[in-house]
Amino acid sequence: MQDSEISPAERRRLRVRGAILDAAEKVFAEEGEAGLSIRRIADEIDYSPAAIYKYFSSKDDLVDVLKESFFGRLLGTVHEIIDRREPFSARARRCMAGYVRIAIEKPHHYVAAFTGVRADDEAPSDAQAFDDTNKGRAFSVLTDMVSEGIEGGHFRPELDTVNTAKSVWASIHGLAMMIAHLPDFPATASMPGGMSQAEFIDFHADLIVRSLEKQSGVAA
Amino acid sequence: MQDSEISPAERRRLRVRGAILDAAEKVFAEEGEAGLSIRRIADEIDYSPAAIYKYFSSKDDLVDVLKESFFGRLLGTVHEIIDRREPFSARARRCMAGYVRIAIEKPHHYVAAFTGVRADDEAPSDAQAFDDTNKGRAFSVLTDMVSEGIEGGHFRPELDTVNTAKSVWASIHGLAMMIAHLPDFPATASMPGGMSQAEFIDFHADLIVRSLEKQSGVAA
DNA sequence: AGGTCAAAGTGAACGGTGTTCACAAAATGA
DNA sequence: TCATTTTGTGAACACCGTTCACTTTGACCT
Repeated sequence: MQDSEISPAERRRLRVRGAILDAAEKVFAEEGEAGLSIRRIADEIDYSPAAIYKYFSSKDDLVDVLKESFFGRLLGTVHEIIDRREPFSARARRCMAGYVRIAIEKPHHYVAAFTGVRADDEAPSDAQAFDDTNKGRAFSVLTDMVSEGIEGGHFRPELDTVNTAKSVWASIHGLAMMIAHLPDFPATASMPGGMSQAEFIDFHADLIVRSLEKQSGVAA
Repeated sequence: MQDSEISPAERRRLRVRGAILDAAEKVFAEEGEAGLSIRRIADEIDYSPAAIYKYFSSKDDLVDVLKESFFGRLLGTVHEIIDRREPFSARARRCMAGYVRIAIEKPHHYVAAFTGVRADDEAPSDAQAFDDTNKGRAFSVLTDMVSEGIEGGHFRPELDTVNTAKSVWASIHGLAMMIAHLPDFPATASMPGGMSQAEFIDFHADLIVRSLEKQSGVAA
């Protein structure tokens, strides 16, 4: 185990692998999974289609790498926002709005990260596997935020942390998906009382935190 | 225009068309758009693949019919719920929860109804085209509900109707998509403070209406 | 240096897809 | 009965992901 520096062979391999990923990323960002084909990547990097299988075991495998790395970037950005020193309420809103802003910067990535996950692999090892995903980690920062809000007295104390976090995640996810699928979603800018897309995102985030915040006398 | 009754030729045509759609529907519900192929439909109804093109101009055309008719059924169910005579607050919650219940009964349909809409057709005639869609109509019942809530004094009066409706739609849509993509989404049932999927849907709907309801003194 | 051996890269093929087109069969209308 | 339109077909085209036997390459060891 003395070879901590990488050999030229490995470097070359990593370079080719990187070229494949770069080409794939470029096509994927513009045209989504539909427009991405092994043969097209091969063309773009001047290799034969079969060569790609020396680096990735399948197209799904390759695309999974793209998705994970995208979610990693999204996670990083949300972390940046949430670590800022700011009043909790503003931070919560900014965190949610930031999530959908990053998400819709690469609509194809965001959508693909959620589609095509259905019913495969082994079932039992769910919890642990999910936490090791960037998606899982992104969810856990949300959980932390909700937890902070409850313990800090900003949110209603009777709320269950993890269920609330999941509900919030669903609401945010919904807006991101809407915009990803219908690129001009709110489409309200030129109407009476119209909003730009950015304004609408803030509006949505505001409604979400409002649903969690304490209110004076609503004793059930 | 005296031929209001249909000729046997047309009836035969409709019967074949129906058989195609039935076969497609069956496969689509079980395996989604991925498992559906023209050749497979052709096999199932004992026709040649090319024959299908005498009834539908493309696979997308065929699938669009499936999607629209699914959204029609969804729309019908939501209408049923919303027309019930019930206190507004309960009706609003039930309407939202009903939407996601129907949506996740056919996850493939619901997901497909939103994916693959990006950037085609002519751009200008947006508004009118959308209103003629079952998706558009489903949105308009939501708008009506929000409008009723505001005018009835249940919701905060400063809320803008259409933006609020869109935000609510996004939140509901988000939960539906989550469950459609991650079939055991809340996955909370066996945890402390766990909820079944049905309970979670109600919880989510409750949070959404709470974000709209009047609260005593939150003067900005 | 020469020889060995694993890795990298290739071309051709397999089975699959949506779609088209010239053609045959059948139903329609006169 | 004949002409015309509609319905159905089989073969092909161009693409797809993937595999496999094969050659080329490059690194390592004597």
